[in-house]
Amino acid sequence: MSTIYDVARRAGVSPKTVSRVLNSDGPVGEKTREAVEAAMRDLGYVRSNAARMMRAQKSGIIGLITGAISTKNQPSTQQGLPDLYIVQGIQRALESSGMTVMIADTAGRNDRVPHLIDTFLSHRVEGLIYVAEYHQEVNLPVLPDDTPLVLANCFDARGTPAVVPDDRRLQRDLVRRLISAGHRRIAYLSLRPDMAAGRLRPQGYREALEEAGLPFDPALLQHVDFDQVEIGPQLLWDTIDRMLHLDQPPTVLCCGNDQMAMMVYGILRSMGRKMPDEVSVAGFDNYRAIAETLYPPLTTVDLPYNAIGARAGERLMQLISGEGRDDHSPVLVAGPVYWRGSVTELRPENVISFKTLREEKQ
Amino acid sequence: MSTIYDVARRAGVSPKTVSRVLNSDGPVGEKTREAVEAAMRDLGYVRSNAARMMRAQKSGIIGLITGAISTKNQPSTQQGLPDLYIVQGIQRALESSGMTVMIADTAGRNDRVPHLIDTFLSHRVEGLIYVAEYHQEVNLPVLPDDTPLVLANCFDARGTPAVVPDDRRLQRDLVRRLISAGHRRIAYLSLRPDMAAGRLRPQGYREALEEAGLPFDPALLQHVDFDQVEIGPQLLWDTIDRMLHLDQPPTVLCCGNDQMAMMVYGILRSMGRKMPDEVSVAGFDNYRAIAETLYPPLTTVDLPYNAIGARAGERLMQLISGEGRDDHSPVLVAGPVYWRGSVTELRPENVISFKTLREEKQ
DNA sequence: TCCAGTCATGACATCGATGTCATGACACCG
DNA sequence: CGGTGTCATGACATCGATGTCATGACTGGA
Repeated sequence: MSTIYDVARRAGVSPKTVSRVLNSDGPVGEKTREAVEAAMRDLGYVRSNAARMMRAQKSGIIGLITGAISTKNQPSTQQGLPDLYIVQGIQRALESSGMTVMIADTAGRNDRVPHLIDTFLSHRVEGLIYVAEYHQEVNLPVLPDDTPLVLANCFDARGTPAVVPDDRRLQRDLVRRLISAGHRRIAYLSLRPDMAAGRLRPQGYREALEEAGLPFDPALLQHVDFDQVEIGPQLLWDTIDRMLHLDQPPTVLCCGNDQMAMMVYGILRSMGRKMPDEVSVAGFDNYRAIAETLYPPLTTVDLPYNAIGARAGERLMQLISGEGRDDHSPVLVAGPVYWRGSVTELRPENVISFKTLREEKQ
Repeated sequence: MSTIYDVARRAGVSPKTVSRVLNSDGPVGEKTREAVEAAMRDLGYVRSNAARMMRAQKSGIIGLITGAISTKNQPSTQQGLPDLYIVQGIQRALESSGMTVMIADTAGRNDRVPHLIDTFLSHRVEGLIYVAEYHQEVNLPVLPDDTPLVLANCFDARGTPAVVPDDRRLQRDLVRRLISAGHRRIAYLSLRPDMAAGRLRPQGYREALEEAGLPFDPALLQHVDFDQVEIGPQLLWDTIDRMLHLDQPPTVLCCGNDQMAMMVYGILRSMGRKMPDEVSVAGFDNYRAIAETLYPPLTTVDLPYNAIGARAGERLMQLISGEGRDDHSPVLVAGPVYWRGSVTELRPENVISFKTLREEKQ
């Protein structure tokens, strides 16, 4: 591959002049510029980043560590493809900055993370983003102080800048909407409580109930590890069966995520229950491949992974430019409720506005 | 960030000696080595790839161009996430080679490809892989001769080394299996014929019929653009309705892919048809999030995207090492049939082995 | 005891782009 | 017409790692 020296020789100028043309640095005569440009075209010259970066001490590279690419072959992903959307959001946010985003994949093995970080450091990345596949606490090796790091979809105990979904608020918004559609007996099938989503979302659910003055019934809140091979679906079937045989059965099943909701569709049908008239179903994530394809389409709430990525990208650019280096509060991101056919609006006489509910309560 | 000069000064040796320790180059005295290693630890030294690569004229980087990350927000992806699995396979194949895989995303805009290629060339990648989101013909800008390129999940007219799925064979294998389970009236709901999969898979379907001496009935082979917003599901419903009202209706619906199959599940149920007893359904892709979660689980054939990636990675390493530079034949990759509950095994008297079929035919 | 060979180490040049400083040719002003 | 400023250009040093060659200290065999 040719260098500026080759170009310079061909154009009959000095290497420095070629450099000037490349970077629109100093002044260059019209004819000289043309000669240089012609020489570059002829030789198919492409500037070497290595040399450039060595001089400039800037790589223009952002490192991205994720399991997005490798973990998707496990059939049992509780989540959809969040990390992927996050990566997408990051790319979008960084696109305009002229940075090159370099993605490294953990290949599902977290023990490879330190190695990946080293590789990135050897490329002298200007910043790093770590993307987790679901909302969780992590513990990364400590980086040299001058390389900024942002956590996306996760957080740590050291107060590293983080961007995470606002699970509590999202679930609260969805349940609020269910209540205002007239539902009173709302069941919640939660994800495992060892996941952040399995703790925060039920909190949001209870907040919405409380806010509306509805009683919290422990029989309607169950953690279901639906995701386990073999027994998962069985557990789910069993839990739903019990709930539907309560004296006051729920009118809607709120699921920990859309994938669980998809499974619930099958179960309700095999039970001979009509959807949504007999029982309504709501999801969480707005995983469109599921939510829009199911029949009836799934009411759910949008977990804006894209936005999480975008915010993480923006935060990183801030840090790189030196802003907000001592702001340790996490960024919470929420999204809208998507109201689709899987939840009935109950008959008008049952539909109570929040105001009415609060009045009744008094 | 510290350099070998810093390390050298701290250890009281010359930079060259530090380099020797780093690369286990020449001989280094025991005590010296320890001193150098201690200095590196103390300073948190990380080797600069830029400088290294400049000297070595080798980047150790493989460039990967894909739309995997950006295109997934379109709800209407005919495919699952093929490109993602491919990327994963590539990573796995290249992991052991010590190469760093750098992924760049087209962000859904193919016009950005030339720019991405330039960025990669400026990083002096040692090879490039282009991953398409579905099996198709592409036309990339010409690269300098000394940078090898492999196409994954696509091919071009120039005979660039390519790795693609063997759609014909895969579909043939699946239909063969259906036939040997006793099915005789097999409908095929194909993808759009402007996609490679929409041409090659029906070919495989017909080959299997022919092989078994079964007549080809044009009424049973329909292209359905199921993926269109609004009218897509309607088209699919209509096509299925017509097929099921034929004098000799099909006993099984072969779908262009798993996503279409998922939609067919909903349609059959809304028609009140029992699955799989009244009508069986088969997919294509073995997109596990769908195939294993649906009830009943979906019979399908595994399109081994992972393997496509792995083969592409291997092929590239070959090219880099100079092997097979003038082998222009594409690599075809196939996978196994996954037999699950969505297809009935017909009563024994209907089950005919291929051998028997061939005998009858004579 | 002397020479060849090995070991441990360092001086210096090099990779390609670019920052710094220098130089010569003009142009414009007083 | 001399001085000052701008323009166009080039010489040279620099970034960090490493290949090449040189040097001095030993060791072992003749």
